[in-house]
Amino acid sequence: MSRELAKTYDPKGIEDRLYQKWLDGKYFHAKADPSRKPFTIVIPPPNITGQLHMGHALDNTMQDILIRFKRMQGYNALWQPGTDHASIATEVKITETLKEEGVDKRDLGREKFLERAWEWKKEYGGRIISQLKRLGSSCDWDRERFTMDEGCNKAVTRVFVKMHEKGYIYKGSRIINWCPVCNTSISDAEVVYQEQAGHFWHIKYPLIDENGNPSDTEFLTFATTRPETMLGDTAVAIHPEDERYAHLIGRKVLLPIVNRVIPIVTDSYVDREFGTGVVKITPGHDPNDFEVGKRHNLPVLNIMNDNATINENGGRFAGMDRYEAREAIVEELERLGLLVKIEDHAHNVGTHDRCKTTIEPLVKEQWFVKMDELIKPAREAVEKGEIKLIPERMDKIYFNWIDNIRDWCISRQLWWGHRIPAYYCEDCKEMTVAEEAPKRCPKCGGTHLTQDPDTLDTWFSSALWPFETLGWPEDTEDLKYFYPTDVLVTGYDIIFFWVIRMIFSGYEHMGEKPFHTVLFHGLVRDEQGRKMSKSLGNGIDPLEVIDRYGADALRLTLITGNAPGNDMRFYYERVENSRNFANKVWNASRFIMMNMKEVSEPEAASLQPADKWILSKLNTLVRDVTDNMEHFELGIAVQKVYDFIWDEFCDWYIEMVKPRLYNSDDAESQNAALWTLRTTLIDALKLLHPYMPFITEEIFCNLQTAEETIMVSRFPEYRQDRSFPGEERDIEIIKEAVRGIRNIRTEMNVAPGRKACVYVVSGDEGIIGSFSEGRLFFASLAGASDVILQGDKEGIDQDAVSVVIPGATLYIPFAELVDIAQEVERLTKERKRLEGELARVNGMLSNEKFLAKAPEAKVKEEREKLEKYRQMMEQVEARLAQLS
RNA sequence: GGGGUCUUAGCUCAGCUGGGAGAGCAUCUGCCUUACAAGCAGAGGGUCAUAGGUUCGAGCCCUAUAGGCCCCACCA
Repeated sequence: MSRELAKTYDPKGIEDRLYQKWLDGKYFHAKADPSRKPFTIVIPPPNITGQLHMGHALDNTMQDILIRFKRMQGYNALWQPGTDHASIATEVKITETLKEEGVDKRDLGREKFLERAWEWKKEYGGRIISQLKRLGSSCDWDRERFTMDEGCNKAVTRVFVKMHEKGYIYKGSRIINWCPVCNTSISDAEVVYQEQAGHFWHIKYPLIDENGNPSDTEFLTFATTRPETMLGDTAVAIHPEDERYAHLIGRKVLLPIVNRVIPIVTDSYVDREFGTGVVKITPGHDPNDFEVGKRHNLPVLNIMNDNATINENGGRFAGMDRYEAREAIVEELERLGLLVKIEDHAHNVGTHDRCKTTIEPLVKEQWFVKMDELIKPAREAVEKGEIKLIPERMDKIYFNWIDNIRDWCISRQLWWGHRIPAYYCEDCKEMTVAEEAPKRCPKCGGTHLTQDPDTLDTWFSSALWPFETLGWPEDTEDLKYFYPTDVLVTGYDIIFFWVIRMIFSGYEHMGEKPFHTVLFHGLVRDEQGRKMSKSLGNGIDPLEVIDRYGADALRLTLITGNAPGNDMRFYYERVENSRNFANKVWNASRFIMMNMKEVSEPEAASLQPADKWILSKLNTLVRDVTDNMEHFELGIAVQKVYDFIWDEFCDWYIEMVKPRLYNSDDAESQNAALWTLRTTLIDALKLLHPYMPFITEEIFCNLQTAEETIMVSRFPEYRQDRSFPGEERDIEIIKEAVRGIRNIRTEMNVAPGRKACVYVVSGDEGIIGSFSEGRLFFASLAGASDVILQGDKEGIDQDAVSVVIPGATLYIPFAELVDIAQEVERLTKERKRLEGELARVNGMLSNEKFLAKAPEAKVKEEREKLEKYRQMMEQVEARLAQLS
């Protein structure tokens, strides 16, 4: 039954074949089953406009690891997939496509536009899904959802109506962030501030004298970064306690150019220290000024059109772009002698995160979600630990945002999205908010009703994702069984957009948290630590990495050496290392399959110390890895599996076993070795499977026939009968002996082919015993022609080199190669090292406070170390005495 | 202005609730040893940013300082 496999692992072909097998086997599918425990993850729905990037790759690898792990542990694991309509992103994209065809969105009209959008969704919406599949994602594709499918639409409408009834959603005229390019309002969270080089224009307005005329001598000077907004000034403000301007309280100034008389108001918002301590107030175009205006009942004057050109309120500047108007107004002020000076000034400008256009604050009627009450349970949940954020430091960021939260502007002047279920009567202007479009106006009975043209912020629907995907608002079996979900995996960059909104939505509509743990990851950066971005062109396409190195290698690279919430750098050397590891696993399996025969589980007595050692190591590994994974320490867990497979299993155990397979005809011993090889490999593959699903499946199926897939095989568990601390210790001593001998051989430039007899001298029968059982592999690993075990150094050449290990001294007679002086030097160095260790351990053990406070196990451990070092010291000293 | 975070080997990073530091890559030296040269064996390399403190004991906890990065706020 030995089989031949390719010498290097080539993922091509294998991955697609296995993925199809998993799909055919329905292994990803989860059904509500109250007799089993569920484990649920909802995918952060990728945008239908999106293409798989490294962020997705990381995010989905993490989810897949958790889902596969839990599935193998026996949970009824559901990974709920779907996509997001991404209202603004999609709308912008389609608008651009139309533009390329020479079609203006507005000429096309809403209906036709939406048709186009749905066509587009049909064509490209599945693209990212197929890309996720290439990564190996084990989502339950039978349940794929879309934020604008029928169920989600229903959920959104239901939520909107319900929250409106409760007064949590209201329509109001407030200052909002307006994107003049996308032609829509956006929420505060969508505004990003960018530092830009600008100017400070120092301007003066003439005061109005007692006769009601503008003064030629008295002026009020202030600075502004946006002189064009003066067209909308309705006051000038000073601080109420500012003595410099106390005499001006109650007076007025002339707004030049527009020649409007506006009041001087006092407001503590003004910072006396800043500039001249005078601020022009433009309630229509600045959020702070808007607040000041409200406090002083100032008129709000809108001077701009939606495309950020000056409107008819700007007089002769009407029609100019805001920046043109700025120049024109500055010129005009200068002509009037009212421009005092211009300074350079770097300041932060709010821009739209999608298109980077400078936001224009505008007063408009919009829909808002009132946040103060709604957010309370979300704060409490994290405070009380009902929801755990990983890493913990995210708590502070979370609280900080919640404590400064403002009402959420949810209406968008877009077409692609959930249309607001508000209907207006054309006859009596009555507004009706309802799930179904009313036939007639409930107030006047009129039948001319029009629906609100606005759509909702994309995040309004994604906030409902954890329960709308499970069937809400219907009371489905799935909802009862899978909700609340377990873990949400996402990047820290959308904590405000999405995570918080899902949490308060869960509490509000389900009366229950949406998940108990949020596992955050960071950004995947390029090798120089820069963000991967289209404009820099430094993005690495995960699909290309998969093509070149395989999905397993990509996944391993993304998980290794990274802690939750931390950014990581991505570079090809790391992928190569992962690929090399895959190849290592492949070749270990190849070795085993080449030597495999029929094996049966051996009697415990047939297991040799090396077998017990690796089984015991594996057993500990199983415990540790499971523990790490349960604590979401994925990088640590996989590192341990990696080290075990490469170092312990391949570099030591396989090498230990080779002489038994090649040079021995002890059938029982061979059976034990083969069984141990296979058992260990299979369990190691299972531990590795969540991380590297393809290669582990491929090997698993080649190694055994009892189970048809590793995917739903049982994840290994710690078992007491596989714990062999004695054998572990003994083999570690032999390893140390091997290393010591190899070291000396290199140091003395002994040709690799040259064998030498090794004497193991020990008074400890246990040690002699384990060397005796391991002499076969010990000989081959240490390049020994013969291994002689004896209780004392009788009959050993005085000039032999020696290696001191705990409990034994090894002698290798290299007569002509030995340089006594060098040997003495080496031993002296070793003595010095041991002296250091002894001093440290002695220091601790003679410290009363240590003895009093340290845990007992620690004290015991140190005592054992002391004994070990003492013994080795004795041996070193004896050898030194002998040589001098 | 508020908050977070980082500073560990030449480079990129791990290091779980404090018990004398690890990996990958790179470097140097040997090996084509019949699973693997995408490999094997060996080696060098760190006063864990600096200064204090807590502790029997600090890379890990506390304080301050220096430098880097990020988020929030948005002083006109």
